[in-house]
Amino acid sequence: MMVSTKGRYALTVMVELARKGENGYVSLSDIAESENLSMKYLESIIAILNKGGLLKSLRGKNGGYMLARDPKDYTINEILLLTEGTLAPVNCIMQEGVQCEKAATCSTLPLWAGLDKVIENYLKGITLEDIIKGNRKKMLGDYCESCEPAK
Amino acid sequence: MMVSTKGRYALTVMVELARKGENGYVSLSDIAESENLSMKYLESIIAILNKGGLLKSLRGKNGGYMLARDPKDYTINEILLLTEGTLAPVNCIMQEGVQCEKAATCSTLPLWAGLDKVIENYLKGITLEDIIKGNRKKMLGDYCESCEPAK
DNA sequence: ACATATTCCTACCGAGAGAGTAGGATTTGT
DNA sequence: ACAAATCCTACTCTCTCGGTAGGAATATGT
Repeated sequence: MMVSTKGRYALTVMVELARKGENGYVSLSDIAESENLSMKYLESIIAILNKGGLLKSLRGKNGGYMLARDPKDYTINEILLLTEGTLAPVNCIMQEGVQCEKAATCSTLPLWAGLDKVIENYLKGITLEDIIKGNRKKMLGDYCESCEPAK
Repeated sequence: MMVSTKGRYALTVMVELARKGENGYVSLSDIAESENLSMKYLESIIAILNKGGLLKSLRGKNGGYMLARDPKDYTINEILLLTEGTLAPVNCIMQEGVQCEKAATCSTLPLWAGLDKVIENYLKGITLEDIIKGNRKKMLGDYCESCEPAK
């Protein structure tokens, strides 16, 4: 498994906020309640999103969080990368290039690099808007049984 | 990170054995030495490959391991799946379908399912032979700088 | 002014997985 | 008989994941 609860919850939060739209700030307790997640744990995750500039926040009464931009301007890659730190499928591939002394002679490295690219490419191609609009075709591609068959 | 050392070493072993070809059995100590890995740890990994039927083994003097089939008949997916148990990028997607009580209403599930498929598809498309032949084009696709540009 | 609702910040903790180690039993070729 | 190999079981250490706890700072309604 590559994506932990941190990244999954983060995405869930972003989706939730995207759904609430521009109707003011949404409080942490609201989000935790509607998603049925621990408020304290969610707090630490939202902190990452907030510090990363993905959210706007307001303290005090009637405060809360809201998206900093339009849902279509967030890629899933961006959200997960921020919360997870890396999405590399293996240790020998780090963000910002390869970090292994055997890299030059490693015959499996191209495989890992290719896998990494495939993942990154997929996640960069999907936005928050795709999720809230339920764009199954884009997410599931040819594997979507309820979509029109691509030809 | 989705693939641990177990899966990576397993793949390395398979590549090593594929290179040695049909020239008899290769001993564990030979493999460990040429890859500069702990023999004891490698032993536990090879045991998985062996029990999974990917290898043939011979005990006693001059014994060792060799591939059970032709390199082109192993997909990377098969090798990693056996050693890692699962390659799902998230917990809510298990092998053999979805396992989450919120699945019916989860708006992020199609994303994870799509990601899972993309990964599986990539790994099923590459064989052990591709690795030992250094088929960079297949592994890296459009990201391969040393390949002919695809058009 | 004050109570209240909220974000913000630091620290802590338990369980489980990852990454190996250790020691020996068993099998086979010479 | 001996050496070289696989096979098997159990153990250990460390780190990350997933979460908890307690309080400080800040804004708002009355």
